[in-house]
Amino acid sequence: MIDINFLRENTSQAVEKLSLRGFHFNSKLFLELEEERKKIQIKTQELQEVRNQLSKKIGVEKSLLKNTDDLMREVSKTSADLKMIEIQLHEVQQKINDYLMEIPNLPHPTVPIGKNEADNIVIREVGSKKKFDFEVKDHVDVASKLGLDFDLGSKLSGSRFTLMRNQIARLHRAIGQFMLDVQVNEHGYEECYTPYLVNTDSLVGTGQLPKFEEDLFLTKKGENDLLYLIPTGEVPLTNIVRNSIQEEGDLPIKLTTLTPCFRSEAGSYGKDTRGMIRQHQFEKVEMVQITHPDQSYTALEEMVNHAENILTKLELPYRVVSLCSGDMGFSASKTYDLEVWLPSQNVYREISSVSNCESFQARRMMARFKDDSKKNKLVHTLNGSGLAVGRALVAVIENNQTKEGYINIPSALVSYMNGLKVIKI
RNA sequence: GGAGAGCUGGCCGAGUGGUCGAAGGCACUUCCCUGCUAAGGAAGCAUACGGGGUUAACCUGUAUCGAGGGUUCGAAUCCCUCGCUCUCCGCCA
Repeated sequence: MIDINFLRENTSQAVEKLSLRGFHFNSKLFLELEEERKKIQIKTQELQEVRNQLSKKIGVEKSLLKNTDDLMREVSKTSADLKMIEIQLHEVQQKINDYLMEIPNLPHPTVPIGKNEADNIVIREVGSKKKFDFEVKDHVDVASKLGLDFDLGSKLSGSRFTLMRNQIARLHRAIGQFMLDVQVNEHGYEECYTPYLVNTDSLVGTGQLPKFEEDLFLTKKGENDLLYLIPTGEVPLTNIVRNSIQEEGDLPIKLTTLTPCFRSEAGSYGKDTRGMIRQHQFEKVEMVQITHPDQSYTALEEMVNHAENILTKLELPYRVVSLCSGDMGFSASKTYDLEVWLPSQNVYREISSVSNCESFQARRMMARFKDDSKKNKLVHTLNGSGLAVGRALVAVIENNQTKEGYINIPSALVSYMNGLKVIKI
């Protein structure tokens, strides 16, 4: 949620900045609603004051055994008026709030301006692409013989589900464990185990709700007991600080977790249907930092490095991309994507996304800290993948395939594979 | 799943219809006193949103005692629904 004061005081600037993201901010409607809200709120509070004072007076008079019929009649009338206007106030506040919840974050000044993916800026390319002296296969062709089974995935659950067996399942687990270990042991994140089902408050906090419900899987325990499967570990990790006031000295809070992620992928029909690039269920190591507002952009760069370090250790070529204004997610002020090289398609594919949400999520969550002068201020929240396990598996398979159809295990993973160096049939 | 108890400010805890945003204590902050590993005294000390303001300090209003609804002139206090915690029983990895 954007600061409502910013929208009030810098309306034209807000319109302009939001249009960079392709969002039309209806400032006229907003200002009208605000005007109305203000009028009604002042009136409401006045009536409340009258009611409170008269009621207090009744108490005093009664204790003096005086007759209070006249007073009671008067308050009765005030209360009736109040009831009506309180309903109006709630309505207009609800309208304003509903609208605020749908407005995406403002892009940081350093974000490249653009409409879509094509306008993203490549910051750097790292690592050398392997030369193959045979025709490279994609991960489906390589790994199908080794335990990667899409048919069984769809037999059990439908399209966009995968079953892994044997050394492929082992490799998948190895990658996840390896990544989590690096984030915890080398980069200083606190390891967490989180719920995979979360309530609506949590999803509102990080920005998935109310606008993007169709992207989520919803579970049902009873009539009104709704829980959603997490689309990313960012949701439980970030919501740890929801409705809280941190000590300034405790910042930054650095958290990580390895979780499954569940996404309905509504609206991506026909996209990436082959292989395990786009699944309903995948694993991901998530990094989250809760920082002082002055530190969040330093932390953003740091987190990109933390994600890059994984790719370097896995000896995978990649590039860092700064997402343009039109391609960023709803909650982000600035986002870097890491894209890993996939030789079968001759392209870089997203494997990590690292974002600074500034105070956007913090405001929704009421996540604050006490500063020097004892004032409560909003924290900044950042999140990033470090990394997506499924896509890392794809990259490892494709970049390390051999002529014979084997997979060489990157040395960083050998110990996680119980010493195994090659996966053969 | 069954039975019972509870949920009050950072923490403990009082408060069963009126002057209660809430006694008292602990912790914390500032000051005073003392001079030594501690004690005594004074004041301050929840959050959000309005209004005023030299837009800072501050003054002022409203709301919030697990959440939401209701009764009432008036609700922390009474009623209803829900959530959570604890104890016992059952079941279970």
